[in-house]
Amino acid sequence: MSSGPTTVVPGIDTAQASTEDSEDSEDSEDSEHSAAVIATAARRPLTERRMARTRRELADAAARMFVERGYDATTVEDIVAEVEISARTFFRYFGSKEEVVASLWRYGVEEIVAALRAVPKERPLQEALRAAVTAACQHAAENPAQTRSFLRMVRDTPTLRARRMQEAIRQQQLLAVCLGDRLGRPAEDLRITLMSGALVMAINTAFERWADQSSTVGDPGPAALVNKALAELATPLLPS
Amino acid sequence: MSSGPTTVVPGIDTAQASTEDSEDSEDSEDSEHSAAVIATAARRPLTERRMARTRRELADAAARMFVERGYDATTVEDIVAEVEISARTFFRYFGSKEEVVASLWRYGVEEIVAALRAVPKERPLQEALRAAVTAACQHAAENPAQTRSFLRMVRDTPTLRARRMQEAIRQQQLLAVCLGDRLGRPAEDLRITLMSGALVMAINTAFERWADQSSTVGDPGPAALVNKALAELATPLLPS
DNA sequence: CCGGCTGCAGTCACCGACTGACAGGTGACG
DNA sequence: CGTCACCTGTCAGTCGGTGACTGCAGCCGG
Repeated sequence: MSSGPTTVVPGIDTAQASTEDSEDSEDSEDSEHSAAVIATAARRPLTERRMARTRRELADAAARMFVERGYDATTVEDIVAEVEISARTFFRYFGSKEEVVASLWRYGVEEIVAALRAVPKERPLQEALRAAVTAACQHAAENPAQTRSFLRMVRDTPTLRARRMQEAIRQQQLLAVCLGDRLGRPAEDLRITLMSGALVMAINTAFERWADQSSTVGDPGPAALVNKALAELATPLLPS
Repeated sequence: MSSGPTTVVPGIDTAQASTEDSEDSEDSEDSEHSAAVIATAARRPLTERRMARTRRELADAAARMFVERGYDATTVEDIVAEVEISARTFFRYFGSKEEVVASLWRYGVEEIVAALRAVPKERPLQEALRAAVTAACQHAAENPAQTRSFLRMVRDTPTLRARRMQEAIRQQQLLAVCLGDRLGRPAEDLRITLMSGALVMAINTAFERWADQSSTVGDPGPAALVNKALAELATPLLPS
């Protein structure tokens, strides 16, 4: 069990150079850290590599220890001891202990939004969603055991559950922009807001249920559950 | 501004003796505190009164200071200094700083669930919901300024927003039981879960939008917005 | 090749939230 | 009135998180 594979949990890891936003300031309060870290990319290649490696090692060690002993039972001190850096430096890479976990989430809604943008606007929404969902669930479907244990840990840790909900708000806003764009309405439109909220909720519900299933045999993967939930949203949720 | 009225924000305050659950153990991790506090009710009237008063004073002072200077800028030390008790005792009344805020929320979904139970099952769901919504929004409609500033503070404080979402899960589960009961399905039914989730989201969205409005003139109250959101849920959120 | 400049990393000191343990005081009740 | 229960304050300690200062490694100009 001490054989060191690579990443324990899905994540971005080193794929951070993709986003080409000139300035990703905006609202969220934790972007400053990752922004400050990746802002210096491209030059100082050696330092850059070392930092990326440290960040990956931290996330990796944290993910493993969190799943093994639990989130609350793992202190920042424990994590940095394993990677042999100081606690102060940990907080230069991650704005908080929670943010390590948040950095490992990028599957789910966020992926769906990305995939949705890739589908041309002319295609029907339902079809575009199905395609996006399938793409976004790929990683979870390929590593079911690891993803499940990770999701269960989040579910059983109040702090992380709260943080996850916070992400859900962000995700909803992202999705609202995307949907508004596609449907030719402002993102603040009440209907767009409710659609986004319902979608995020449905997707998260589906993932939660999938994580609860015992992974015995015929596991259809999370995509099947997500699609089932989406089908429900295609019918009125309340009687008229 | 130093004239001391009673409560600054809605809340349960002293109306805690209503719940007659013999044992409200269950899952939630913060119930232990309030449970321990109200468990000794009915006997020891003098001590009981004093404790209830202290609790009210704490919640009251906290609510006022939170709205005035902000949640993060208000330390527990500040709060207890005003009420002249020790910080340790504060944590005997409230499991955490957040819980003070949580104890002031009880309007909104929680009230709607209660009102929904009061409507006979035979009435159509949509009508029952409208009645419940109207009842639950009463307090907010009567104290719009205070409720707005409170909601805005929650919105602007990441910690509290996260906590609020956590409450939303609880509310969704409550609502799921209620709806499942009314529609003759198990609470774990996917459709029931999604309905509850969508309802909670819609209600919270409506309250959020209401809080964002400037309270200048013709304020129709939160109920109008909630009903508008509910009407949207009566149509399919996704195209089939 | 060297001396600055930039900027990451370590150390120290500190704060705020929260908890366990113990001691003191006051109300409840026989 | 004495005893018990239990609420409360004090103290010490843990953990997450931050600011300030220092040291050191890279990269640059001369």
